[in-house]
Amino acid sequence: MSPRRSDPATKPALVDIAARLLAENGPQALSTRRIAAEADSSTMTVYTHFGGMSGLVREMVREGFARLQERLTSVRSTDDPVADMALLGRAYRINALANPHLYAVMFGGSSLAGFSLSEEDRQHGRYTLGNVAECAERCLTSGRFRPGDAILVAHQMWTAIHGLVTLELGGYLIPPYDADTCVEAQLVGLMVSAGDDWQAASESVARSLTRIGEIETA
Amino acid sequence: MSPRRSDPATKPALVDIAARLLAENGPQALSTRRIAAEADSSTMTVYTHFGGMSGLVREMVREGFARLQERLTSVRSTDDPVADMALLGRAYRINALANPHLYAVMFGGSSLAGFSLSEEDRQHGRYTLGNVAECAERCLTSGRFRPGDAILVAHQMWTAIHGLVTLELGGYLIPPYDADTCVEAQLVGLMVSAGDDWQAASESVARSLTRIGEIETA
DNA sequence: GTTAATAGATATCGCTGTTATGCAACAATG
DNA sequence: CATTGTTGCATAACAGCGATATCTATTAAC
Repeated sequence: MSPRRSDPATKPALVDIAARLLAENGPQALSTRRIAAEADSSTMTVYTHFGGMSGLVREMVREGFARLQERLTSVRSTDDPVADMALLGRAYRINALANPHLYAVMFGGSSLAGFSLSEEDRQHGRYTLGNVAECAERCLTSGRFRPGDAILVAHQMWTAIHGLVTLELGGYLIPPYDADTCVEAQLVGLMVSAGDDWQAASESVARSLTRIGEIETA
Repeated sequence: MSPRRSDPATKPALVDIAARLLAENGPQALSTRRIAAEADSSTMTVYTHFGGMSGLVREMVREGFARLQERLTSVRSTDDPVADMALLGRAYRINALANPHLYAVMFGGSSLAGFSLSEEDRQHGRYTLGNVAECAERCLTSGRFRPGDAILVAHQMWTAIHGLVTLELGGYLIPPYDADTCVEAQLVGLMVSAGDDWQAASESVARSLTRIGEIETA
């Protein structure tokens, strides 16, 4: 009447193995046979637990967004919401640089391989913007930002930082400008475009740099 | 003493076939056997002409950047450099939407598959920014933009629009904001962050929308 | 203890990129 | 024009991939 139950610890263990293979040996190493070899089992484990390779990839995308969310929530709210926002941008970038392959799968993997993200997965991705939108709301109510829609502001922050990080990971940044310089300029520019004063934005961005320890350890 | 020469027209023909397969049937259709079947030849053609699948992909990346460059150069210079800049942004996005799979290979294909772009390929990508930097220079000399470095300004334009397009193609844009609304907001924000007046930027961005015909046919 | 249902192993299929082999076609040379 | 060296391309094969069918054995419920 009742079936055999599998070890509930094997599923996250498989995700861990897959994440490690992806981080250490690149996307080529993400094969059912290699994962099975690392887990001392057969290729069937991937199918019984995730229904296939794409299911495992989707689980890894969830894991990637969880790491991003964790990094973003490590930014504490202070009385300088613009500095908080700048630190959120830095946290986003640091998370991407810490998990480059995972980041590539999260945002660029849907079209190249056969992996199609479901609408629920995308919704998970959009939840990530919650932290940013909340901070944007504080920036708006504090009067630092021009009156407007918090979600739209958060969106602009996301797209700009995401684009910068994507090009940085792809090696498309133009010498002699290093990534750090571009990040500073991008952050200040974003705050100004949202309505903040130039000098105040520069100071807040500089202040966020002093709080880099909040997000580096997380 | 002298070898047999192949038809010089077969190489671009293969690139065309590959680009068509990619656009119509997605990345999965990019296989040596499928290409060979379309070209009425064997899988060896890919190796004799490109040295392998990655070589063909690199050639397609070059093709993708060529199309982007062609679209960007179709933007004519007027006495409103900010409107020209906004139209460059629209051209960038329209090119990406017209060639979504190719765009994905150009910027997201290096990490997921085994295709590694050489430094020369990346340099080709950076040349794309030449049009934008030129336009940024005109925005700076006209006094619309705050004094600064044209390349850095062009960089911020690129990263922001690239990020927006990437998220749009990935389906990560947040309802109820459609992509067009985000584009308008992003463009105006970019001009303001570069130093332009808010109202003047809004007018120039709106003016660029009336010139959309310059880039849609190209 | 019996039984039903599932986890996992094995083998296989169809597909992929890649390579070794062989042949045919061309360009240069005499 | 004949020879010859070089190369393009076809055929077949190999290693690897994801996916599946089949089978065994384990486990939870009765």
